[in-house]
Amino acid sequence: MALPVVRIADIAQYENQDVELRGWLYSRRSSGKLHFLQLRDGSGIIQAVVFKGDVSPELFTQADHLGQETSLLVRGTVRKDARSPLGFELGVKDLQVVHAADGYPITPKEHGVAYLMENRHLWLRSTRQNVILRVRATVVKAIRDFFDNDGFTLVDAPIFTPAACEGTSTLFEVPYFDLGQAYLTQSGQLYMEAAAMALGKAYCFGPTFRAEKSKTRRHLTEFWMVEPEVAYMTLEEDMVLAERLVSSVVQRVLEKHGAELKGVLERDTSKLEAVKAPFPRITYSEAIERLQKAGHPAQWGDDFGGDEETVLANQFDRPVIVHRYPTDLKAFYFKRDPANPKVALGMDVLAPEGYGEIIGGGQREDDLATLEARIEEHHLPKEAFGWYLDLRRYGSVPHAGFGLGVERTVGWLCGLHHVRETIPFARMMERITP
RNA sequence: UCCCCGAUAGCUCAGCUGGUAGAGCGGGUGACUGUUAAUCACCAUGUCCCAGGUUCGAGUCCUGGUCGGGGAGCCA
Repeated sequence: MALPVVRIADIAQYENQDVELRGWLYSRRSSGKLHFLQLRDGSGIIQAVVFKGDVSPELFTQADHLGQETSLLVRGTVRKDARSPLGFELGVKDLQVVHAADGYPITPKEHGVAYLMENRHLWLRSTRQNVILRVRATVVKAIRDFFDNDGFTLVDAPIFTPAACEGTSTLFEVPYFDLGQAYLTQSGQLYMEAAAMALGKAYCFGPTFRAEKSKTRRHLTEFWMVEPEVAYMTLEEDMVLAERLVSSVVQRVLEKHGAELKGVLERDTSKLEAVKAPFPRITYSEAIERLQKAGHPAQWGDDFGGDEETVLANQFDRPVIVHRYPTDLKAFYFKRDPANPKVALGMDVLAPEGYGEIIGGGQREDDLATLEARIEEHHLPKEAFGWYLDLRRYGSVPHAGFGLGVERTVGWLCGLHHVRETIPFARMMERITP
């Protein structure tokens, strides 16, 4: 008799029918003539009840000796049950072990973060990590849908690059045949500027690498970034694009995962529901004033650290856009404000609740002579930027864009303490395994 | 690179002013027809991170190291 093979997520359609479930044993309890098996298949968890009277004595004994994460096929009848968090359970008729697991390292009790990170390949099986992985997938899909539906073309930027894009952060070096030293990309932006001149609206979405020795909850050495770039776009329009993207992603995640965020991750989703465009905009100078009023010894010209970002972000109920930073704090390619050359046409989006900068971007310098001078001021190798300067030689136009960090966004939406849980296999200063 | 904290059973941790190691979980055995981190009884388990030092005696105190965690700078 061939039973329908069903995923737990679809179990409601099979009430009172016999089905086969294929999964792993999440946990097990026992009570005399009953064994309660929590079966997990990646789509959900269901309680499979083995009653002594329903199965052979051998099977009943076997069911009481299954190790955690044993893979198994379970056949039985789907029953509605008010006691089940799922609403249904399975009355087991037959059970077949695919592989008997013994001594699974992650028990249902608490574990330390270091231990869990070392067992990341197994930790992914837990309910919390399952939800986080799914939220991440939804965030990525929502970002792609947003740009694809808005006239953007996906353009992949290279991962190997010949030189530093921004000349600021430390890069990973890679030997590259006879051409000497190559580097892992820290941003696809310069390439997106070329793409924007070709396609009008372009975005790239890929991994990014920073060799900074950063040990904080907001840093990874390998992370994912989406970087749109648009021709004929100004800073003001850039901010509109950023707030539209962020609110669209947040709304999508709430629609799809609102219940899991609340139930499994204990996230206060009311704070996410407030995240709708427009976002408040303040200038860097206003931000400094706000910090000073809040008792922070911030001076005009200082960059913001994590503390400053948190103080500012806490003054608003949704992400806040800080724009027009001092030119000295920004990379060479930012255009200066014609109204005040001391500030650059750059903007950052700070997430609420202390999650910090999730977006950084702005309007690019489009004048050849100015850009050449900036490259010189920053002591950057001019040869490496030959092709980039061509973009200002042949039909240069005002243009702008930004980069959004996927891990920080997921961390914020899920309410996590550390971005390492937002990426399947985190790469950090002191961790490259598993 | 800098600052703070930590390392004891498979895991999470306790271990007082220095006297020779212990609880929960997990594992094993048994009891129970409704458990939701089930409960109850019993059983087994240690390079107390490493190397020196002080001491009659070090898991405990001192010095150095290793590894890890948190934070800063930098950034998304």
